[in-house]
Order: sequence, then structure tokens, then C-alpha cells
Amino acid sequence: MTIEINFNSEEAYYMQIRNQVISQIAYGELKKGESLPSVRQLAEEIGINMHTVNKAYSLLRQEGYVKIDRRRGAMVDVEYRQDADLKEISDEMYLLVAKARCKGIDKDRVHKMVDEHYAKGN
Amino acid sequence: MTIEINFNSEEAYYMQIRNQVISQIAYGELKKGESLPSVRQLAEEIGINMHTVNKAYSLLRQEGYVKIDRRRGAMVDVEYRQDADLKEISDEMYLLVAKARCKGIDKDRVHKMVDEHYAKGN
DNA sequence: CCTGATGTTATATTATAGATATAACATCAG
DNA sequence: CTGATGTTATATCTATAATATAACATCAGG
Repeated sequence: MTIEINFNSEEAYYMQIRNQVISQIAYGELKKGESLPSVRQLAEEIGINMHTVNKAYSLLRQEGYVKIDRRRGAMVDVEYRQDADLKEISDEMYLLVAKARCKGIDKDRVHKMVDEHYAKGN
Repeated sequence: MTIEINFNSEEAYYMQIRNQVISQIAYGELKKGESLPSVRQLAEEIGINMHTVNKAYSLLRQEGYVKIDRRRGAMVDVEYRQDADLKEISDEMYLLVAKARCKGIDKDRVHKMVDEHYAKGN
């Protein structure tokens, strides 16, 4: 697994890790059942603190993307929560569509964006 | 204009204000050319500090949603930056689609979400 | 020419979150 | 027993969010 931290970004390191893991699961670079590096391993590899990686992994578990075993570490195991997941994504989409509407981006253009992202990988 | 702050939310006050203004512009509750309350007015109305409101307004200006006149205050005036706006929204959509794909939400379901949000107001 | 309301700037303080640094602990495969 | 795992606990440092005062430049309107 490859994680790259942008140290100049305003986005928190643990969020960058979390987002990249989600992206890699979605686009097939991380497969179901596959193990993530240990918190210590990944921390050293990217040159940050263990606790920061741990925070990312804990969040991923809490959000239902991985399962964590006390000694085998974290592995990809997406938990489906149809109602909660749909609501969360719809809520985020609400603001995104609001921005688009303000900026004069029409529905078809947004559909095209969605299609492009669905066309990738996997 | 009505702004409601959720004081228990983890989301910063100034971001709540910014998001609600964007939403209201998008869905027609705030019309082009319409004035926002002064920073002092709105701050007192919702019971927070002037500087917090000012931060929200400044961000909205920086992002191209309002124009600020030194003494008439802020008014809705959306600036279109086709390239930058499209890229920003597409980037956000990327992660949103990644989440959806992980959670088994298919493309049609996402399209439906978009349509629902486009169907509202205005 | 004043008055008052506007956004703006400056400084200081407090609280919280992000990140780091050590250290120790429980677990259990090998 | 050993070693690697995630976990928990402190402590420290920095940056951000929010508040609190105060002052400033601007200028419409009386």
C-alpha cells in the first residue's frame, strides 16, 4: 500500500491517510480482506508519528471500512449500513450540489462527473 | 436571512455560516444582489462573536459568493471561475464517489441523489 | 461638518484539536 | 518465552477556533 502525505496541505495527516485508504478500497487497489501495514510500519514509512496513523485506522474502523484485530492489524472489511451510509453521502452531496448550482454548473455536468469517477478502476 | 448555529456540532461556527449562506444562495432563499446582515448584526442575532461572522463572510468573498463593500456590507454576487470551480467540485466528488463505491451504492443511486438536490427550490 | 454604521486591523486570552514523544500494557501467533 | 500487534496513558508543542476589547478608515445621510 502506498500512502503519500502532503505536508504542506491544510488537511490533517490522519484525514489524508483515511481518504487515501477509502479511495484505494473504492478503486480496487486495496482488496477486501487485504491487510494494511501496521501503525508502526506505516508511520515510519511516511515519517510521521504512530499515533497519527492509529487515529486514521481507528476512524476507518469507526466508519466501517476496516476491521482491526489486536495482533493481526487492520484489514479491509467494509461494513454496509444502508440507511446511515446513504444519509451521510446524501448530506455531503447536498452542499456539493449547492456549490455547483451557485457556480452555474448544471445537473448534466455533475452527472458527467459522477460517471467519470465511477468509470475508473475496479 | 436566517442562520442557525448548532453549538454542539464539531463543525466550526464560521463554516456552518458559510455553508448555510451557500445553501441559501443555491436554493433561492438568498437572491443575487441581496444584502447579508452586517457582521455585528448577525453576530448578535445568533449570539456569537463578530469576528467569527467576519471570518465566514471573508471566506465567502474569497470563494466568490459575495462581494463586500466597506460600508454597505456584503451582498450576494457569485463570481464564476469555470475551471477552478469545476476542478474543486470534481475533486470533492471523487472522494464522495469513493465512499459510495465502498459502501455498495451504485451509480444510479448517486444520480438520483443529485437529481433530488437539483429539484429543490429556485 | 458631524454622526453613525460599515468592514477592517490589531492584540490578547482561552479552549480545543492535531501531531509528536515516551512509556507501558494486554494479547497471542509462532 | 519472544516479538509484533493495537491500545492506553501522559506530557508537550503548535495551530486553529472563538472570544473580548479597542481602534481605525470610509462615507452615506442628516
